Amino acid sequence: MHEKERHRIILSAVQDRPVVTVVDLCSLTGVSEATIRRDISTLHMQHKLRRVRGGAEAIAPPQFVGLAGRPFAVNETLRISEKQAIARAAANLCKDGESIIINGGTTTFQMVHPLAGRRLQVFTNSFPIAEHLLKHSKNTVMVSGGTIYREQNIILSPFDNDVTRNFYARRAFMGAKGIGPIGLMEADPLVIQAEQKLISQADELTVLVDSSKFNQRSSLVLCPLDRISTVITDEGITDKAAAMLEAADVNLIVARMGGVQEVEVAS
Amino acid sequence: MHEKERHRIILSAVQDRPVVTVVDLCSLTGVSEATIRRDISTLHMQHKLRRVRGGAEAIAPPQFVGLAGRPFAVNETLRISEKQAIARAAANLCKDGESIIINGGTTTFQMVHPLAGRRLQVFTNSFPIAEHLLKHSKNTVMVSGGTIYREQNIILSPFDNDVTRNFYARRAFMGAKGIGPIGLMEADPLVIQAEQKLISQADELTVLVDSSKFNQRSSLVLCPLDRISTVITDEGITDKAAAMLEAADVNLIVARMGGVQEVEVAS
DNA sequence: AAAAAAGTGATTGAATTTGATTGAAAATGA
DNA sequence: TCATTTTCAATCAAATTCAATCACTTTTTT
Repeated sequence: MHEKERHRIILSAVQDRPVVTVVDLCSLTGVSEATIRRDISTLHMQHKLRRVRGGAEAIAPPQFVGLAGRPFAVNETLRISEKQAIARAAANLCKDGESIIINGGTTTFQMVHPLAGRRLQVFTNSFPIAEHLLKHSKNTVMVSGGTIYREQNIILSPFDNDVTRNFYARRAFMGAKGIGPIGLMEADPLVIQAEQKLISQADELTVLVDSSKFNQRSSLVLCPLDRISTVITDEGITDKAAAMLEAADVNLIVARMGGVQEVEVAS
Repeated sequence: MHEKERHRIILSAVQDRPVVTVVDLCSLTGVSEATIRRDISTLHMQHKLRRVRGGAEAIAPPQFVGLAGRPFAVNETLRISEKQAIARAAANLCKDGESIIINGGTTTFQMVHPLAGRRLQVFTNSFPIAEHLLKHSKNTVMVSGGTIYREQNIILSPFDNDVTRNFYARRAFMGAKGIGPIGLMEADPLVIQAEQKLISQADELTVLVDSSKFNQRSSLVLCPLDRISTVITDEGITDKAAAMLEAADVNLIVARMGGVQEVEVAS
């Protein structure tokens, strides 16, 4: 990984959280702590960020980060390492030049950092994802049209014949509230509606869920398990959950925190 | 392979990715590293790209570093007082609860400030406008779907049947490159395309142009004068220009800088 | 056709970057 | 306060990248 690429990723990471630790950046870039420290020093000299003990913070005051009072912020720091590892594994599935769909959500949002150095065609219904990729990457960014819902941070159109129907991708990446034998579950009707619009626009549906999601149940079922081609989760997944996925013929990728990923079970 | 051809390939590659390595370019062109280095040196001298260790990167054009998209950062400070006065006058035309359309542009962007305290339904194809209103106001924000063009800062869909066709508003606000007897003019084909999509979705078309625009000519005509219901400009407008508008039955609002506005001529 | 000029590829030693190690400094917690 | 842990800076060896040089080929000029 090259210096400029690292800098891009570091600046990208620094934007959406108050502070980023050196260790975080190590696992995000795959280089040593020494290099990250040198990078932070350099960027600090260039006034691109502020250096703090343990890592770095954005130079801009935090009230400008993200959407006004996003409920994102609470969720965002929860199980952050797992989400980052999962997102990194997801990004590794993409080849440069490919078209992908990314649905809004806190786990999928973490994909913006590994994608910062890539060049893909990204279609999303998440305003924050679009915003971040626009500012910190050279990916082609496409958004769905419609009303921007502040709470859910997604763009949703009441009409069926919008741009979404004309965009087709190799893979769609989605988060979820929960996953179980019945299928993929969400809590918010708006989110369900947004996801169902996207779900049929891709060859393969890849689901990003940290291992706690296997215990979550919710009232709204998005799709059955067999619609999913791949699930990416963290090391906390139970054998029972893994068996459930295997039974449904779903590929399972277990993302190791802070390291490279390995495919554990393949159908 | 000839020098010019290599240079073309290198410049093209540099636009795509954040950085291209010398090795990348070698395999891309099939020549030796020495040659690539010489090429990069040459192009660096010509300010066609920036040389970095290990390869090259695109010359940082007004790259989108700050918030709220600033590829038009240059334009933004030009005649700023006039634009703000005009934008304020435009915002005063709206009543709370109304639906309006705002097209992308540096003049129309200034409307975000007077709109910050309002409660409207705003439809826009400008990413920065949507972003700003989302973060700093409580207006309902709707965006068109499609690809986000970084340079023009607009969202544009190649398809006709998108959300735009389903949104109808009382007023549409647009900027322009120039205005004359032939009509409203723009320089960028992409912008023309975006504006023409919006122009028919509103009862009244309100045009925001500072007085210098009456001298500007451009190759692309967006619409004839009689499609315009209102023009808002600053005190610098000439009698001749005002007469032209009156002849075309266009309302004229002259915005006083730093003060309240007054309607000078009404058809 | 001969000579000159320019472009290319390979080699080599210098310069830069990176990762690991080590001891100092700072934070943490009892 | 003191001990433990975490973070940092300095240093060095290894790897990578660079610039200079030279030999060879192609193109242009005379």
